[in-house]
Amino acid sequence: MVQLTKEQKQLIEKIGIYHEQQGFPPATGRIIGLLYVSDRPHLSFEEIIDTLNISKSAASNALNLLLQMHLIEYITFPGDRKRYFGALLENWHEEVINKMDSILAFSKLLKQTNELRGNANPDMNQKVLERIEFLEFLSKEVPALLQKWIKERQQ
Amino acid sequence: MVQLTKEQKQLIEKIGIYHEQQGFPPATGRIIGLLYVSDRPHLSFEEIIDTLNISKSAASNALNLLLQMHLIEYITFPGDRKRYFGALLENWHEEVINKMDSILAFSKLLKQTNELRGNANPDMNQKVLERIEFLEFLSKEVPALLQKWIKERQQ
DNA sequence: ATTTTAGTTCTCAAAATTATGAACTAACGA
DNA sequence: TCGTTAGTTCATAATTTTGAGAACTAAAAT
Repeated sequence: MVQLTKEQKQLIEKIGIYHEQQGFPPATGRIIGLLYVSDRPHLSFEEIIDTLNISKSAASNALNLLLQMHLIEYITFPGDRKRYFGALLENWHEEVINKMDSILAFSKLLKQTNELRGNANPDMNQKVLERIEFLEFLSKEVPALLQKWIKERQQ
Repeated sequence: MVQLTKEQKQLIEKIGIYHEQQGFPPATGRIIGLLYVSDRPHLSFEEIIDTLNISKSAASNALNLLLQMHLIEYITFPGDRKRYFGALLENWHEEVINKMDSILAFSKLLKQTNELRGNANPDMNQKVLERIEFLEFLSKEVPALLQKWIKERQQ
């Protein structure tokens, strides 16, 4: 059971709400919040449920979801059956790439609208095309930006 | 009532699902889908509810949400009380900017986690800081990219 | 003045999501 | 072997979201 200050609790809720807006269930958002806010980098299953007052099943489902999305990791220690869960802070590369993939998937749908429309409305096709091209531009340039940033850091 | 082919109907559903994943209610996603797929650039309230088989209230709420988010617009004609709703295809600038704002808001929350942590875990603070800096970098560079793209287009 | 139209708002029901608590499992420990 | 621990899974309850249908409003049309 982790002892938290009022500020820490409030910040966990804010981080939770942000993640809810990104599509996560409330309990999942709070777990992420706790792992971000905690002084200790890794907390056990038990500590998480005791600290957040959530059920084992909610925690189990949330942790597995977060593991699957590579937003958290767990470590273990010899002679200790527990897993210790912590935020996976280095993996936002993947997040950015995924976001770009989703944008690219949408731009493919937009392409299909133009194809289906044929030349029934050339003006609309033109506007849609512009948007498609921007989305493709973004999907190309943002990963390039990522590389640029990594390179600048390395020096 | 708009007559749609099987392909058009399927594409509307796909665009609908994409928008559901972005947090919109199903009916709202379908309206966006219809307005993207339609040959005609603007459809009346009545045409929308007849074509999609949704209730007036669902349509009313969805259209107002989409208007408020600047994802659609409506036009009117003299001597015609109806509003004709159409996709607002030029406004993705705003979407990009909003997305960056939201990312920046999150990076502020991350900053707070570091502040609250003090020097209880310098290693974690360092990793969080790296992420903050990347998010800030992104929030600066993506709008710049947008400008670059606009400039290239204008020529 | 009354009716029609275009849409809004309200109430409520259906559906989907999320979380609980209990039962369960598999490994470990005594 | 029997109990304990660390979590998972299941049935179900609580909550939230979404949408339908009816009642309503305000402007326009007759």
